[in-house]
Amino acid sequence: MTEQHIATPERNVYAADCPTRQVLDQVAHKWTVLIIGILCEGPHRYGQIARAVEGVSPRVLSRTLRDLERDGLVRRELLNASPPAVEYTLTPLGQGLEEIISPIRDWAERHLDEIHGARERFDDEAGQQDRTPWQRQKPMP
Amino acid sequence: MTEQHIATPERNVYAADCPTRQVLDQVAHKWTVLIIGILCEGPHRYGQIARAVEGVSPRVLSRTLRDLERDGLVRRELLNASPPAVEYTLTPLGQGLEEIISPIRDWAERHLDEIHGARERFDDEAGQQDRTPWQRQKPMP
DNA sequence: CCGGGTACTATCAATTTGATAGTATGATCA
DNA sequence: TGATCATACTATCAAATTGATAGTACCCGG
Repeated sequence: MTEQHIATPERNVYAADCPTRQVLDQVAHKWTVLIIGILCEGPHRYGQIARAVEGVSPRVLSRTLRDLERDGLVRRELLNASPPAVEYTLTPLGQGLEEIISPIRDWAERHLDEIHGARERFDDEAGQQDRTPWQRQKPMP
Repeated sequence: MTEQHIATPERNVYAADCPTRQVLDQVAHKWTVLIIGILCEGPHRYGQIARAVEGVSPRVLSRTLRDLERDGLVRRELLNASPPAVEYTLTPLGQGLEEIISPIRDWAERHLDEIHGARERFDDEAGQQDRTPWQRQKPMP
């Protein structure tokens, strides 16, 4: 038992060595959010998650699940089925994430049109603006 | 004006081409969360953000801010100061993110000890477990 | 005993990130 | 009249991460 949380290293999330930030970096990750989202609907097998979360490669899925398991957010259980199967479940700790992850999804869905509108406007105006008034121009190659 | 949101392509965040997921990928990003967090405290100049968010490189900061601006979440304003200065401010749309981003920080802070405890336990048990009962062992190099 | 399904890992290329240095501009200072 | 400083970036290239794809060990049903 190491005694590394007797001195909490600066309660400042913006400091590079803040432990809170390590946790944050893990949770604020695109695949994490999607995978936790799926697991909120109940336990899933590896292949089920792979098919549900479109576009995730087995390498990244495996890695993300192991990281989540490491942090105590999901539990990995080996079922003794005919072809060996593995089931992933949210731990009680992981279930707490539902309340903070679903607002993200909801927000994204609610403001989708605003955001895509802004994007189009930005891209249209792109060529006309000079973002570097203190620099002449990027030199032509 | 393209008319691409008349047919909403599958209201399924888990589909690769879902527009909600594009937004999600942007918001659920470690630097985004930290930068928005800083901007929630008020307008900041580029250098202020760079110093506040420890460890972010100018390249990534610049890129992230431009992406946020593109999505209409922050506004970039050129101040006419002696050495030209730039101020970044949350738009009303971006301000809405405070309510969903601060819960993430709070959650991470609240469950920090649990998570780090789980991590230590996992790392300790690491060598002893056999995670692949359907495979013998990884071949020794 | 062949093919299919499971849950991954290995391998390598492609993309992204990070570290660092450079640049244009004007104010200030010597 | 330079020299220096400060700002807000961009350029460049190495390093880390990700992604695509193929392979593996196991068992079962045909």
